[in-house]
Amino acid sequence: MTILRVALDIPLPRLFDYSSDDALPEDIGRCVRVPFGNREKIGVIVALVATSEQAPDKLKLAGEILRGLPSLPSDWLALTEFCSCYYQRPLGEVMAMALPPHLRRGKLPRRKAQSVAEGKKRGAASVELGGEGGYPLPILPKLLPEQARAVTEIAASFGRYAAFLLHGITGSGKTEVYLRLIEQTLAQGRQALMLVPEIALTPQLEGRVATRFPNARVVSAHSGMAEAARARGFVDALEGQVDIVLGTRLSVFTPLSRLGLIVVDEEHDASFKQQEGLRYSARDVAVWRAHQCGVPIVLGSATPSLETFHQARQDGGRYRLLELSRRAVAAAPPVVRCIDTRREKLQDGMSAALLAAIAIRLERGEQSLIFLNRRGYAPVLACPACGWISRCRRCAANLVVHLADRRLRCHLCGIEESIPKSCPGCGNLDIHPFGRGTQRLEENFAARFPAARLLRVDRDSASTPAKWQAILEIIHGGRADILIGTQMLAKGHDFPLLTLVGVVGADAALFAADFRAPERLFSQLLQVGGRSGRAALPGEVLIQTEYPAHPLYQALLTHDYARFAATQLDERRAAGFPPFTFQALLRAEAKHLEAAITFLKMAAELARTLLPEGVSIYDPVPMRLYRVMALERAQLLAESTNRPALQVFLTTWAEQLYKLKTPHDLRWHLDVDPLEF
DNA sequence: AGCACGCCGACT
DNA sequence: GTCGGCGTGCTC
Repeated sequence: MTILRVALDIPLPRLFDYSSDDALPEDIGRCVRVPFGNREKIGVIVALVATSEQAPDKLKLAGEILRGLPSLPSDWLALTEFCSCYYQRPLGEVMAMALPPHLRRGKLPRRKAQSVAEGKKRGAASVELGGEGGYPLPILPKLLPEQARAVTEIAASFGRYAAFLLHGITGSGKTEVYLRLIEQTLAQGRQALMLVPEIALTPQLEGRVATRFPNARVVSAHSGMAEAARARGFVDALEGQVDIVLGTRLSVFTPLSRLGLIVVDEEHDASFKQQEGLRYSARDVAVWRAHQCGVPIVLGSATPSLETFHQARQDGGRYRLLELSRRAVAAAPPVVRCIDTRREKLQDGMSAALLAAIAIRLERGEQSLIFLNRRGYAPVLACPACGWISRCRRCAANLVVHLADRRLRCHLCGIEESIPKSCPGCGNLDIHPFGRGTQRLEENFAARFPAARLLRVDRDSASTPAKWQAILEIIHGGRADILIGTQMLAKGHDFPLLTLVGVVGADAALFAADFRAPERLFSQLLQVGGRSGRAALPGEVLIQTEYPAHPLYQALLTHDYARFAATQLDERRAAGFPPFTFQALLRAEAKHLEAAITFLKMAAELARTLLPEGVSIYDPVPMRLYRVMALERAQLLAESTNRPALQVFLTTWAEQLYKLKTPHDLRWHLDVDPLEF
């Protein structure tokens, strides 16, 4: 008789012990059916033990051990264990999230019928992989010296842990560096894991990887995938039947028996951080995993996160900095200028200089892009007589005017209503949309440039992959003159006819309460600016601002990320913000704010009784968006300059928090290394 | 999280 | 009389 220690998907911070008469040591990592309450669950065996803290008569007999399913390897168990501890979530929950739903339910994905061609491929992949050039590729782009140096330096670390920040300006050929490294990884008979942000761009990269490595077995993993395919890829990767895994944050949990290299592209991207459930950062987990497996990891970005940049800049820093400062493609960086709007009377929010620049592009038959990161017609509908404004019933937010379908819509909870004919407050007929969104900009442009072909690109106009595809085709086919878009347009995608980018309404982010807002703005503007000026046509970026002297814009004019990062880091250091401190947030939500605050006050008191040296606790405060979907939310910040000390505190704190009696409508969670406040 | 048990209001 | 509302307590 042995005792199985089983991780179950139950929101309780413990494992569950069962007795078993047939368990073997090699069953660790296997799924097992167990009785739980009056139902049955499937869990993962994480240990075999001789004694349990549970009374022997309370132990139930485990059910079937699913030996038909592949066993989860010990390094995968260690990876999920780390996440469970670091992010303060039950191990069973972490595993449930990391496993494809099929496997979680005990289903073995069907093996793909293996064609003769595939069989041959497989043979080729394992036999012909001797040394460089194992993959016959007719034309490889020639590497610039900086690229070649990056490849050499990183490749010198194959077989051991080393972290690199590949800081490369737009068009400097970061992807080519990744591909060369992946090529060498495969040539050594090892696997590569490449993480990319959650954007519609993944298929393009998949295509590029597939053409580059026709003999490699590539598996992609993202949320939009069919469950069966995801499960198949997971099992194939686990069994070593896969050479390259390419995917969004979730794929950091793909088991890889021969892992040789990890790449995180656009490492600064916020989509690497999961914002619900297990609030993990796939980038940070990837670094841990590289260390665990003893392999190099490459973090690539044109605008690295300040956390990463700081690590790479420190003397004796943890990451090595590799710079790609030259463009690999034959195009000059765009000319960036600020338009000072303080002295000018704007026409529909547009300066004369920007309108003139657009007119010139229209004459030349080139494209312009106006970047306004606010969708809808106007952010609010208001009554000038009584002060009524369109507010959401369920959220602490305004209903946005969508004139295209004559609706008021909440961008937080999605609730909709029709636009009232008169003020619901006082009956006044003269109510107005205030402010400007992409729809209104589109309307203004239609009036001002009646001959121009306008194309609005935001989540409303590109709501499905098919619509998004159609929009891209219009842009590439040159069948639009003026693009009006949100950040959707900022990422990836070359627009060869685009020579002008106008930025409108960006100033708000300069003074946002969130200390990360400038970092995001800089990254966004650099990216959106990078859309202009490809191939033979030089690009121009015009930023409308009331603060043309602001250091953020000044750094942007000279494309000087390092300068921007240095000033930001100075500010962060002075203010005691990350990366100079480590943070964790305890958030609570309930029907009424008071309940959330009361809980957090209790939690804070509890914290003060066990607070170690160097960790501090702040007072509970309502969140900025204190109500979302009829739930009111507050949060409490814990902070330390010492990450291990914070970790130890969080672990003991969380243990106590689980024991607190809470009202039934109250939910709480810890967010370790939060991105948003 | 589920799913039991348990104690109070309007129904065939 | 009971069907069912959701308060609270437990899961190895």
